[in-house]
This record gives sequence, structure tokens and C-alpha cells, in this order.
Amino acid sequence: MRTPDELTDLFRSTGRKVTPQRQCIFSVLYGDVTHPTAEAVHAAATAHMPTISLKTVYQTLHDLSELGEITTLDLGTGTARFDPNVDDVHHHLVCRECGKVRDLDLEFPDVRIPAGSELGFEVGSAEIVFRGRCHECAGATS
Amino acid sequence: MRTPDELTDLFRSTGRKVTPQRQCIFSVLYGDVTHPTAEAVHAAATAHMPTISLKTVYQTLHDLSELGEITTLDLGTGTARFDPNVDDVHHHLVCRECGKVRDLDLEFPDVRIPAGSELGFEVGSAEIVFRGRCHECAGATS
DNA sequence: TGGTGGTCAACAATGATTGTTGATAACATG
DNA sequence: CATGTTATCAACAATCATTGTTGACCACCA
Ligand SMILES: [Mn+2]
Ligand SMILES: [Mn+2]
Ligand SMILES: [Zn+2]
Ligand SMILES: [Zn+2]
Repeated sequence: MRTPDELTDLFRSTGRKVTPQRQCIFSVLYGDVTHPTAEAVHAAATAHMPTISLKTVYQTLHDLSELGEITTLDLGTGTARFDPNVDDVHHHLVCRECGKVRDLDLEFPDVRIPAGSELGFEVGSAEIVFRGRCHECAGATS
Repeated sequence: MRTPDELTDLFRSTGRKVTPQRQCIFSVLYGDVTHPTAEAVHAAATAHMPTISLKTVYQTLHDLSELGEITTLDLGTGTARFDPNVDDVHHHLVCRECGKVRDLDLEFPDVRIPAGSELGFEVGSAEIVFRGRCHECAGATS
């Protein structure tokens, strides 16, 4: 994801208007590595702008996703997660207990995309999801 | 997944009651390779038993999942998919257009589960999801 | 400085899934 | 087979994340 200032320009140049709410969301997301839910983004934004609505958060996340500035992840935790790290290909570790998501910056050369003709399926992307228990949850219970 | 008859015994031996509705769902799921949604299972069951309710389908799917006879898949298509193929480790191809799910019976030795200590994360499982376009959708549009 | 059209936030609706409940059916026991 | 106990059925309502609607408001261009 680009910097909040660059996103301001990008929104203007793509015919979108720039509002304080949107800029607030830009700065909340910038550098965030927690893969927040829409609720979490809203909570963080509310700290700076108490009246911002959850709908506005959803709208802006949708716009950012459309522009390719963030990725929407459905990792089976019940709610969508948003990832501003779109520049590096990476995979994810998901805690089965608390739902926390961490990046895994490893490459898996084996996971080659098979040619479409051999499968009857044109493959466009491959995601690997590792599920387990995060450090905090492992420490909490025996 | 075991045969409907074996499932009947399994349900009885685990203190669950066997009803015609449940047996109907057993036979609908047995040998199904389409990774159906709860709605799809309900539709197939309704063909044999018009009065069966969607709630009963959810309940039975939940029981089968608890017993390890089926797997519940959340592949980001908005609805859960149910997979009676629990004996072979395999991965999935998901059509971005129609949501169809196909098995991919390949092994990826590269996708080794990293040791927990190096990551601060105890990894239990790894799933690979390939997204793209199925044969039918590729043929339909140019 | 308007005018125009996009955005805001409150409210209501959606769709998948789950909770509740009275009536009904399965199972063990005799 | 009769009988009581307990689980299940299916209709109904509730939940949760997300999306649609709408009137008031604000950003941008001439
Ligand atoms: Mn990430
Ligand atoms: Mn499968
Ligand atoms: Zn955790
Ligand atoms: Zn398709």
C-alpha cells in the first residue's frame, strides 16, 4: 500500500473524493501488519475520529481493494481480513484459537501453478494457509 | 466418509439417534465429489424427502464433521462447503466465477510445516487453494 | 460563488448460520 | 410389546457480517 499522501492523490486521480474519514482510514492501515477486520479498522479510526461510521470503513476498504492497494482475505475466521502488504508475495499463519494472522515470507517453489489444459482448469493463483496456534495462545493454556 | 450403513452404526454407537432424515443425508453425501453447500445438500435431500428442513441438514452436517466423516471447507465463496473425501490428503481448485470446487490430488513436498520454535507459531496444517476458472466457465465466455 | 455529483452516517435489509421450542420418534429396559 | 426417557424434528425467530437506501452534506470544477 502507498503512503496516505500518495493515496490522496490516487483517489483524486481516479475520480474519487478525498474526505477526512478516508484519510483517517489511510493512516490507520498504513504499515499495519495485523491483518485487521473491518471492525478493527473502525475501532482504530474511531480513536482519531469518534463519529466515523462502520459503513464508511467498509466503503473505503472496498475502494482500496478495487485499486489494488489492499487485499481482502477470507481465511475462514468468519470475518474478512484486510492486508495492506500487496507488494511481497507471502502466505499466512492463522491461529485456530484467537484468529490472529501473521505473514509467512517464505517461497514454495513446489507450488507451481499447473497448466490449465492438463486439468480442465485455468489456475490463476495459489494461496497457502497454515493453521495452528500462535505464541500467545500456546503460552496461555498448557 | 463411510457407507450410509456404517454411518448408521457409528451414529448409534456414539449415542446419536438414527432418523430417516439423517440416513437420507448420508446417502446424498456418499460418493459426492462436488463439495456441496448446505443448501445443495438440502436440495438433493428434498428430492427424496420433501419435508426435510434445512436446519436438520445443518445439524447432521455438523455431527458428521464432529465425527470426522466430512470436512467443512471455507474457501471464500461465501458459504461453507462440505467434503466427504477425508481419507486422501488433497487440495482444491476453486472457480472464481461459478464457485465450483474440484479436488487436486497432488502432493507438494515443499510445503513442509515449519517447526514452531523458529516462528513463534505451532503449525498444525497447511491448505493450498488454487483459484482460477473452471472448464465450463472458460468455455462459456471468450 | 454556485452547481453538480459523490460521500457521509443513520437506518433497514440481506443471506448464511444458529438458537429456541413443542411435538414427535428412537432406544433401553422390563 | 409396553413404557418412560431422552434425542430429534421442523417451524420460527435471532444473530452476525456485510450491503442497500436515503436525505443531508461536502469536494471539486467552471
Ligand atoms: Mn499478509
Ligand atoms: Mn475435496
Ligand atoms: Zn492465538
Ligand atoms: Zn466455473
